[in-house]
Amino acid sequence: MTYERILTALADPTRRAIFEDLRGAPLQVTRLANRHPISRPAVSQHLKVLELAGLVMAQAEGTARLYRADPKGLAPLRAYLDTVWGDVLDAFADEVTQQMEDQNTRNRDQNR
Amino acid sequence: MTYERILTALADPTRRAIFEDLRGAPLQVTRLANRHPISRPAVSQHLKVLELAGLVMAQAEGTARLYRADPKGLAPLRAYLDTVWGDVLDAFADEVTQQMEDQNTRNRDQNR
DNA sequence: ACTTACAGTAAGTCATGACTTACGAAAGAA
DNA sequence: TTCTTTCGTAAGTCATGACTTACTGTAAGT
Repeated sequence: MTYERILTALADPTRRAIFEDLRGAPLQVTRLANRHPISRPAVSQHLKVLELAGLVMAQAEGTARLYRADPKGLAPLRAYLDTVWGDVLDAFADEVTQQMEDQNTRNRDQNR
Repeated sequence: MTYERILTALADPTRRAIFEDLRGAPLQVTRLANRHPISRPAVSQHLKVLELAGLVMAQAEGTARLYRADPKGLAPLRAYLDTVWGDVLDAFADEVTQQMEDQNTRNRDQNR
């Protein structure tokens, strides 16, 4: 599943910051490196991870490369969260109704 | 922000698997350890991380501890994803309209 | 009181991955 | 062509964190 790569890609703080930098206008690697206290190759490596996760796309512009956020990149993770969250809520609801039934049973037995 | 802890908590595969095990009914630590090829203390450590991230709650039951998924645990991460995703989509829409305007300008200049 | 079952913490090991510097490649400018 | 800019990759270092075993604590059963 691709949401795994998205999770590990966004887990690292500086890599997540780089991704957030690309929310707006596209940026080239040197620009990104200037925004963070790490070397340019480090930024390239982070961009590679983000690209493999589908979060980011690259576009050649002369010798430079313009990186931008992929609009569909976060979709798999969102879908995953929705299903898991739904499951948790369902189980929670089941437990609540279960406890209510137990309560009713206890009251019924008490009124015999 | 608390979504950071959620991200790092869910990034690890076995820890994510443990969290998913708790989607349904609550489980005690030994049960969880039996489902995975790691020791019981390792599971305890993972549960600690999940608990600090707000993804999981514990409830004492004799000497055992019942762990369950917190229904609100994923909410901060979902909110974060929504805002970022919205920003990306907005920027993408801006770019598209920008390109359309450029196209119109070019056509206009061409028709002079 | 003693034993059993269940769990958290401490301490140490080891692999992963986030960095660095050095190097090579490709495209535009002089 | 040569120089410059921009970038990716290779290789090596170092810290973090995911494990292990050993120990301690606590509640329940006999």
